[in-house]
Amino acid sequence: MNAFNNIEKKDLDKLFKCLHAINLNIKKGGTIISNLSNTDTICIIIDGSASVIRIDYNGNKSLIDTLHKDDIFESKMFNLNNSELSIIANEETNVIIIEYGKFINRCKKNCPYHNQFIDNTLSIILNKLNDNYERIQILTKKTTREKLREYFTIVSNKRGSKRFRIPLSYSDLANYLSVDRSAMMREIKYLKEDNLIEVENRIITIKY
Amino acid sequence: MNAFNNIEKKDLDKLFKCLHAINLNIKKGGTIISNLSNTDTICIIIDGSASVIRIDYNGNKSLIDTLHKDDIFESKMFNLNNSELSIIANEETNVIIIEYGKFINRCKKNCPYHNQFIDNTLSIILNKLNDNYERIQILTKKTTREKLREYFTIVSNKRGSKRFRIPLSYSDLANYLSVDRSAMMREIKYLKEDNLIEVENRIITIKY
DNA sequence: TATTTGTTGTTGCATTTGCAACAAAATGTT
DNA sequence: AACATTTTGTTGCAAATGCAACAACAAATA
Repeated sequence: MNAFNNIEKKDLDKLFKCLHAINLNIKKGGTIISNLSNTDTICIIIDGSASVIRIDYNGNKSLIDTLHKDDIFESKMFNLNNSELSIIANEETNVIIIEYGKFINRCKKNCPYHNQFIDNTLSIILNKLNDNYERIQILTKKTTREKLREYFTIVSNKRGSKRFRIPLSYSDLANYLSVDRSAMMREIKYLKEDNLIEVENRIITIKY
Repeated sequence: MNAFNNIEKKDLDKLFKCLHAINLNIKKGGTIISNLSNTDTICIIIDGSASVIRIDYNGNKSLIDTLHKDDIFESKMFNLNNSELSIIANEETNVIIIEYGKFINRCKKNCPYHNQFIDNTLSIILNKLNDNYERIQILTKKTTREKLREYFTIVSNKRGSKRFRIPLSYSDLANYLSVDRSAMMREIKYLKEDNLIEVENRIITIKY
């Protein structure tokens, strides 16, 4: 799913004009958006990827989210009072920037493609919500073992197979689960020893 | 914010007809929605509150979310493959149920209040996303102490005061932070001893 | 190809945490 | 007012976890 699904190419140009959409090409390490306090904007990732980083009052940076192709960012999503937000490109990234007011106020012509665009956006955001609930579901598990098993069953269910490749490096997985990497590796070893999973590189097989 | 903001009363009736909206009154403990696998519906809480409960393949129940007045629930938010979902009223609760298809497909008249309704819904959902990111921000902290401090600063910033009343019982707070309640109480004691906070019942004062 | 950078695998140890269990307060219900 | 239920406060102890530190490997880059 992508924000411009079911919109014909000829309508896309009209839509972009109507929205006053801005195309940006940002090189690796470049800032896509910073200091969001006053601007209410939508940012659609056309290709590439970016990190949403929070800088708190002490200057501590923390990674809030990672945006990929077709992802949508909207200021209200990260209304982190009292702290700054930056979006930094992880690689060469193309984005479209739209002012929220332009996005939400349809023009007088009431173009059907504008409605379609909003519906697509809503759908993508609902998906994002689902991703968040999934992560919360995992993070609220108390032990590393439970977190791993919850994560593995979610991936397994999505792929429809007890054998699957995890889409993250083990370092990134530890971050996602918010556990110490070495403790996680230890726990994966125990899961193998208890014959609950099989592991070949990043391919996991659930044995229950 | 509520899904029917900025819609005049006379238009509301038309909107409800157009949406084929269904009003339901559910008594405490009653089921609002169950077994969501096949229906794609929106549920708006008019008043009361409800629990979103997940039942996994083993029959284990877990609380996914709590819905309050003006909250919106949409099936896609909780697309928990392979597990069932139930929404149970925590008290006498009034809800409006709308089919997603009716919600998203505006009628030919292209009524402005229908657009307004969709915009409101989007705004509420963006808020919900923000709540989730906040919780993830807390849950990814490693220690109970860090979780508490993160939670306290978020509440403090929202209220604009270093002195505030937490809106949850300590039992519920432990659940929200996903830590053992007794361990949390112990940590709160240590925070007091270290002179980082003051506690009177549920009123917290941050001292830094 | 050489060199740097990032990922994986492993272990000992101190700390944090969950769990169990109990008593006292507070709150809700008949 | 009497009772049941929920919330709060506390502690000992075992288990889980983070941290530090290091080696082997793979991957990216010059």
